[in-house]
Amino acid sequence: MGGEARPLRADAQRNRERILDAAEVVVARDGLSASMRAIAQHAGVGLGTIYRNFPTQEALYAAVIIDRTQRLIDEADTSLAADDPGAAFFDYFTRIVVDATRKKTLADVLTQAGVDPKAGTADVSRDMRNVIERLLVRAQEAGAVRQDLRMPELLALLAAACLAAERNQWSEELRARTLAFVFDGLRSQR
Amino acid sequence: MGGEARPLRADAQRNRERILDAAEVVVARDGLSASMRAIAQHAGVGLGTIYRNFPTQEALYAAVIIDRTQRLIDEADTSLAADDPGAAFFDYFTRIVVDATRKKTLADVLTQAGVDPKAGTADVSRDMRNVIERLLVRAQEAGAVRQDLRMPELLALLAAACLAAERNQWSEELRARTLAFVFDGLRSQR
Amino acid sequence: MGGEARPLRADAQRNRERILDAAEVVVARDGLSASMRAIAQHAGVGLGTIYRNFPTQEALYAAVIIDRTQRLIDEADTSLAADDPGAAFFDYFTRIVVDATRKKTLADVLTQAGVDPKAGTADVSRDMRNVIERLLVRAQEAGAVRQDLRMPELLALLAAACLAAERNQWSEELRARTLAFVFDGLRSQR
Amino acid sequence: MGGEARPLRADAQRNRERILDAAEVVVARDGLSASMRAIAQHAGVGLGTIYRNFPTQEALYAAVIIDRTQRLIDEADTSLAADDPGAAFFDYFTRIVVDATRKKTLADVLTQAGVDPKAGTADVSRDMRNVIERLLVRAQEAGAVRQDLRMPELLALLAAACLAAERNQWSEELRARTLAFVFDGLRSQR
DNA sequence: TATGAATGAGTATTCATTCAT
DNA sequence: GATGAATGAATACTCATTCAT
Repeated sequence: MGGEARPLRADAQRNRERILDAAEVVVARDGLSASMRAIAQHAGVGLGTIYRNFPTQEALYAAVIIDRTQRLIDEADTSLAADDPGAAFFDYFTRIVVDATRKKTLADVLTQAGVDPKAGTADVSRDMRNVIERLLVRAQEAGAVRQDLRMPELLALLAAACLAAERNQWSEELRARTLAFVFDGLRSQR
Repeated sequence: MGGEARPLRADAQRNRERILDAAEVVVARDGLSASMRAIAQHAGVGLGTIYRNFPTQEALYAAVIIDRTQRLIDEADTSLAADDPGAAFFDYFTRIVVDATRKKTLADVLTQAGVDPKAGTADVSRDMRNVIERLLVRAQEAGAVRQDLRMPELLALLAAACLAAERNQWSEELRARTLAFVFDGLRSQR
Repeated sequence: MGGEARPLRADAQRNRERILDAAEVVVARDGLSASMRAIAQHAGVGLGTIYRNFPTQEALYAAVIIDRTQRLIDEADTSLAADDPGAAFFDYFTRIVVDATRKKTLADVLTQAGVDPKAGTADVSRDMRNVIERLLVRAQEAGAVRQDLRMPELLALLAAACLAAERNQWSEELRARTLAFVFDGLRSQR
Repeated sequence: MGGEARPLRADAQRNRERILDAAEVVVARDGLSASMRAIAQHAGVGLGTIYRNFPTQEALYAAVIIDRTQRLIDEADTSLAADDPGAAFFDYFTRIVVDATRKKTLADVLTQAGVDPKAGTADVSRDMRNVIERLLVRAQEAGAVRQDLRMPELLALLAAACLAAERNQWSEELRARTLAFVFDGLRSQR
């Protein structure tokens, strides 16, 4: 309704992103006790502006997860185009865990990918699941990953690694060493 | 409350346990937002009774963790006495994950075993860590587990499995299939 | 709330004062056990509004004291400009006690003027003390007040009168008669 | 009812006094936030024992005041027997203030002597008032105190001094210097 | 459209008082 | 008679959400 004023649109878009970014940062810092006010302040917007964009705190958090998951899905194209399907698979697994270590709150999506699709995260969950499945199938076809590995277990392992990484702030070294053992368990055994 | 003919002297002791049990149940159900009032109601005691036993919500949660961890530590004796060190090791790993699936909130202890010893959970964390280490060493000496597996990674894997299992309510089958892959990664490769 | 045709922008400012007034009234009525909720109700605002203006109950009380003390300090200018330094001195002493009789909670400032400067009341305490000291010096120079009266005793007498007046709700007559004796003790004896 | 077992009687009496003493100490230390539990612990008795002796916290506090007031009344006999009625009067005034400085909570009685006789303190309030009045009359008859000083003002001054002394913990020197001015105002002016 | 003041339900915790042992 | 465990009403304070400006 009413002429689509470009500048305003741009402003709104900018605000939406600033809020999402702020939410990530503040939640990573304050954990579950992060307050909407703190997020608003960090984003440099008024409280009401958050509520204009996201009807509820839960909706905001869902949007954060969707946003980040979408970015990871987008990055998957690179991996899918790689020559070595095995490397692509393990690289992507690692990339997700790295992301979780840095930003927290992602693990839920993986969790939900396997189970409770709740609210608006259902779409990205499905997309993420599809991406992972394609990487898995290609890696298995290439003989780099065990044939008996199925999606449920793979998602469970991924979620487990993300949860632990984000909660315990795995160091780069601990992550490498720990994932190495996991990957050894997934590789085709001769 | 309760139909016992005569309230025992040991009512206090009973209350303490009822509160611990209620706290486990309510926290499992409501997550970290569980309220002291909800716990009191579930335990069938007054709010004040909780505070008589545990000075603080944090203290109550610590007691829950300590209590359950201690029980797991006690159970380890059986595993340590087993003939097959490899089976003992993997059995105990599984047992911990099963416990987490059912009761939640244990993963924190494993986390702390590797990191932040915070408050009164330090003792059981250390004990748990020691028990696990002994099982690991024996399994390695028996050639059942890879020599290059060290405690940090092992604890990371254990915490990861517990976190995912408790959050996603792993079914018995999913747990078995998922842990099978992890264990394959830990076994001595020929 | 309130029948004003149009809520002003300055509603916030108005609220702040309504809260301060309500706090005075409720504390005068309920004593130190006055609850924040009671103050909010009396002020006709929500509980949160109090906390928006004053981070803490202690901060609110401090503000009440500062507010009233500042008003008394401002009034002192009149006394300082008076022709008769002796009358000015005794008038101001009386004025402070009258204020205490009506509103309570002032005596603390006088107390603090002599001792514990605590928190944000330090500034007005100092100002009040300075004002009183100037009135005293002028009255002594005019020969209306004993030379051997020093600030510590003067503040002690003032605080004593305020405490008793506010606690016992001195009637106008009792106040006049009681202060007359005190003043006789302070006057230059021939 | 039932034979008056002497030992128990003695025990009970002892407990009553221990509780009164503890209440004084704890209230002097913790102020109005003193808890019944703290008093019980300080007295070395169970909580229930306090309630056996004093039906309510208010009753306990009343008893403390009555107890101390009675002791002051008893001490007045000495002053009444003194040769110099003027000295007796001023000494007793001072003595009461000293007691307030040390033990706190007495001023209320003086307050109540002039006003609200509330509960069980009425009797000692009256007695105290009588004692003071007799000292006053004698001092006035001896020409040591102004004829126009009446009981209301005297009690007001006494209460004021006690309140300020107990709240501000007047030092011995400050008390002496401050009361000196008050007394000069009460003495017969030539 | 953006702001942030206002709201009040909800939280942890304290403490006077009761009553079973 | 003495004890202290149990109770729950009451308190200060937080925070998601609404809405007047």
